[in-house]
Amino acid sequence: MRARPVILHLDLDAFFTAVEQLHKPSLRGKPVVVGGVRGRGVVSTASYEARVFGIRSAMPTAEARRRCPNAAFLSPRFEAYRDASHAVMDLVRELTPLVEQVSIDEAYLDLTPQHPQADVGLVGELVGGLRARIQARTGLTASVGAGTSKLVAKIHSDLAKPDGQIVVPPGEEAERLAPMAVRAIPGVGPATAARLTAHGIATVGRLAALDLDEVVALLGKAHGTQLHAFARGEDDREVVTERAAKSVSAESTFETDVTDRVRLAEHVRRLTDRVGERLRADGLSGRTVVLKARRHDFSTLTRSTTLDQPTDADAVVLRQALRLLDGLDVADGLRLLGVGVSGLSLYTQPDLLDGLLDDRPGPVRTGTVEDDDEFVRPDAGGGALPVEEPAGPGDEAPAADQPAPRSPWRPGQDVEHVEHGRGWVQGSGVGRVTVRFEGPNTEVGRIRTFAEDDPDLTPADPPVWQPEDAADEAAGS
DNA sequence: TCTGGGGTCCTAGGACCC
DNA sequence: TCTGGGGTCCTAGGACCC
Repeated sequence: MRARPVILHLDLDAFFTAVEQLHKPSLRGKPVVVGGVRGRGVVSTASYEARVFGIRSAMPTAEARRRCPNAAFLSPRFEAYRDASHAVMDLVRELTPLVEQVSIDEAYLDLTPQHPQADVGLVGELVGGLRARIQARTGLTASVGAGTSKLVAKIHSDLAKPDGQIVVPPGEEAERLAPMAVRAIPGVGPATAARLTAHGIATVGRLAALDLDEVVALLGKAHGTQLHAFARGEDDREVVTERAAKSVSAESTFETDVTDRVRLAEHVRRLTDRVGERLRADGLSGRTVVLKARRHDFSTLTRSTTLDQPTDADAVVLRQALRLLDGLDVADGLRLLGVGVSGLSLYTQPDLLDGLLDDRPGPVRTGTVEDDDEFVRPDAGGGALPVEEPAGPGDEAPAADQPAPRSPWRPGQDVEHVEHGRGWVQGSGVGRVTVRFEGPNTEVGRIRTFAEDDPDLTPADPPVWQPEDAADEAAGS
């Protein structure tokens, strides 16, 4: 806990619907619901006008329609929301560089660098100025809580909604929290609240009065310890500006439950494509492939398998995901399928290059080699090495007991034909080899082909690869 | 027309190693 | 030669958040 109320939590009010009302004036002042508009959709955001009818986030859209048939029901337009979010976060970063964006419409700020001595009055002025600028420049309203910790800031941005702000004076944390319902603490959901209530603990004050041992016995070590501290207003968490992704996944719910394995397999392939595209666009590869299934009764299963080497190749992920699907009983029907990859690593891990760098170290480049590229493996005497074809959509799924074919490439191998730098095989998968580059005139990006005569690789005309190119390419353009 | 889609973190048991 | 104990990895499930 800090001595001064320098931690802020900013939350945009009814963000998705606010953007829609901004773009379409006829929606202003009317009930608007953004979410899944089809059969099994749920509400993402309800405008304040729609909340009057009892419509809430996560409510089935069908229920929302019953409550307010005349509301506008819109599918989300994430690109518009991302643009608006960027505009807001740019303004936020003018106040402090210590910004932790936790979702598209929420961020924590730490004012310490600019205003280490800020008091309640100054913080109130700064927050008021920020909110006014956000409204003037984007048309959106934001609510802000401020205090000595993330916990206090977060709880009070909620209380300030809509279009308000609360700065909690240092020292008042515990007494303000005490009368609140336990559900007000972030991390206390329906299950934890029910468990606490069953033991007669309804308020934060009651929770704070318990011994640590009692809370841990009730809620487990990690959760119990944290909630015990939170209930007392104690929270030392830092504002973290960068956070590495831990997993990438895609999932979707069927209109009606599906039992047909052919349809399920086809769906797994589409999900795998989406995951693979995003892995490659972000320069990531992962070792663990996860298949998620939700059954007709809403129970959820996960099956996972871990590879020897990280991969970002669709064919590798697909083979594993189909194997996992084979092991599932689908006779009663599935309502959802998901594919994920975790155990992620960045292709560009500087420590792997230690001792291998050129005399003139340049920026690092990460690339992917397609199966039609010719490679010369140094220990193979200069012969071209075949790379196995990736499985096509029409290929049969391999038998469950058949081990995945291994790529002939091994991490650490040198790639000789790169003329203006050096390359090493870093990640390897069947049909796709990831190569790491170090040399002048390179930038982080994606490399499509690596034929020796590739004009992009001639020293006379050094390539300039932009991350945007990589994203476009991964998107299939 | 009950219950989306993208994540994070934790727990617990078994395997395996020393 | 009736049985230890710690550490790590893997897998499955669940709570929670926006």
